[in-house]
Amino acid sequence: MIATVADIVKKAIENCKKAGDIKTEELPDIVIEKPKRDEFGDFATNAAMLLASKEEKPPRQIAELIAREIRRPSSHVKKVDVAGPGFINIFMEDGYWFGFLKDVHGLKQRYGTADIGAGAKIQIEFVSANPTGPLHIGHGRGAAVGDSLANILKATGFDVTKEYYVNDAGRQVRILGESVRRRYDEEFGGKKAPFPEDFYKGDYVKEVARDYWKKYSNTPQAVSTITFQEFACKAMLERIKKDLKDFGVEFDNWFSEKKELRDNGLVMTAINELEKKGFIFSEDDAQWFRTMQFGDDKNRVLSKADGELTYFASDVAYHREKMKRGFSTIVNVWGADHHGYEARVRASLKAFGYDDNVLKIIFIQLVTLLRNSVPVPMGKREGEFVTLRQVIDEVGKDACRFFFLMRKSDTHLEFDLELAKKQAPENPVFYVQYAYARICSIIKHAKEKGISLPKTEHINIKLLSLKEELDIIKKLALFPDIVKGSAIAMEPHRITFYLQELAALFHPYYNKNRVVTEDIQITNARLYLCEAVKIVMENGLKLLGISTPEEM
RNA sequence: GCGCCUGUAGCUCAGUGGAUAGAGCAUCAGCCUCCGGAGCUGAGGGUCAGAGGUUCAAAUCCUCUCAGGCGCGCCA
Repeated sequence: MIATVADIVKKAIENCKKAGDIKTEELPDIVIEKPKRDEFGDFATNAAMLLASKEEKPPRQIAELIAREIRRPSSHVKKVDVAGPGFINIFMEDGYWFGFLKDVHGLKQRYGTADIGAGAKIQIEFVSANPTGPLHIGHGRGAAVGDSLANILKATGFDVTKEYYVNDAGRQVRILGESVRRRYDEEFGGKKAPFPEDFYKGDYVKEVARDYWKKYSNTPQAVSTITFQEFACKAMLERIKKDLKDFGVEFDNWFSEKKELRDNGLVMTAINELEKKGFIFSEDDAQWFRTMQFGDDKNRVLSKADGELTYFASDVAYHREKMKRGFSTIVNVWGADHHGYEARVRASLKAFGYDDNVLKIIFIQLVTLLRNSVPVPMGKREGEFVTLRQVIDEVGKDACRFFFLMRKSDTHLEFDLELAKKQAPENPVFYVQYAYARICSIIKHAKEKGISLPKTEHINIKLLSLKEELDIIKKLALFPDIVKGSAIAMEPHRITFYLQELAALFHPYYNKNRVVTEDIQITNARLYLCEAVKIVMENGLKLLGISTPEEM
């Protein structure tokens, strides 16, 4: 939408040049925007003000010249004003907006999709929680953002791969295995083994120990065929997968650190390559990577004095591997507490000769859960942290996802559990879904009266002449730009805001005006509008991974 | 101490250099013979943390200060 208006403005400026009214060769980056106030038109541009200094003429004078050219072709343009310091305000004819309404009906599920990605391969890695415990609320936010972003990127023409990186090698999973073994010995072996401070103490450890017992207690010789570590890791991953599935998140690829990096020697391959390039040195019996050469503020250890590889060593190999798989963009969704890692990961990409601009990192800030306006204690101490599972069970998948997507990722989020459950308009999830359900109800009501959804050619679109109706149509017209902007900025929350605004236009319209009336022409036109709102809400909610209940 | 993020209405937050800074909630005042009142209408509420600077134009960009969060390991 904005793009077509930009064309109109650019063409007008070209015409001014031909007429000799404007001499500047290089066009500045003009901005077309939707003004906040109705009296400033449907669109406004600052073109004249940007040209003013080069042209050495007052901005308003230039604006008048351009405005005259915009008026000339009259392609859907109703009126052009020059206002304020030199803005050109453009008012569109109603017919222009009705075109979008027809688009919605014509394109249906595809309304709002685009092809800005042009099939480019993009990988988005998210959640990637260690399989040493259940997913907590922070992982949930990352899951919602990552999954929704994947939907948005797919809708805008990218070839998206969703990936979960499984840290199934290293110290943490070893400790998990040991933790499970001690609980097992304690409960079934009658042995009281010491349980160190840094072991995993959650109840899930005991549950996994019991699962192990159920499976292998009758075949003692089999106990040796699978280690506690392997079993525990697998069991935890199953739980994580189940939680994610119930949250509506499914991955294309589960990338195992152990199998796909360690066991086949890719970590060593990566280190050797860095060594050949001269980026490795030894000090204090450890092997270091000169990340400082690439903008990091410290050099980093890859191989420790005890011979064990660091987590970072795997990460270096992993990101090298991502690049080898041919993605034009790789997105990492990380907890904000990992921001200190950014510089070293970028350094590793650069060291291998890649442009680190292919890497986009999205940081997910903390979530504070509130119950009756009081924060729920969230320390990672045993039993205190709230799992994603608990929240899904309490407020439901839809409310949970919606709340996670209500804020920009890198700002703190307050999640009010009571509000999320409430079946009342102050709950934004409810408010949005209710608008959808309400439309379904209207359509059903119409059907019961023998009125089915009208076809485009049977609509007298001029009957949608109320200001509220035009406002809704303009909002619908905006949707494709919102989706595009959300994809480019990688900000799913823009969709959430948009849907709230759309619902906020629909509810009052409904309240004031009857859709199904004795006048069949008006009824048809309004049903047509309602159906369009329904389609856009469905498309938007689908991008967020939130369901569209026809009844509530 | 250094680095990153944040600071906008009572609260939670939007706001790709543009005009008189917005929304929801909360508060207050109203509205139910009617397609779902599970809703709607209206009002009040702001030194955009502060100070400089760049610009025709700054909540937005730059510098400094203050406040909060996070990170600064041969942990993950």
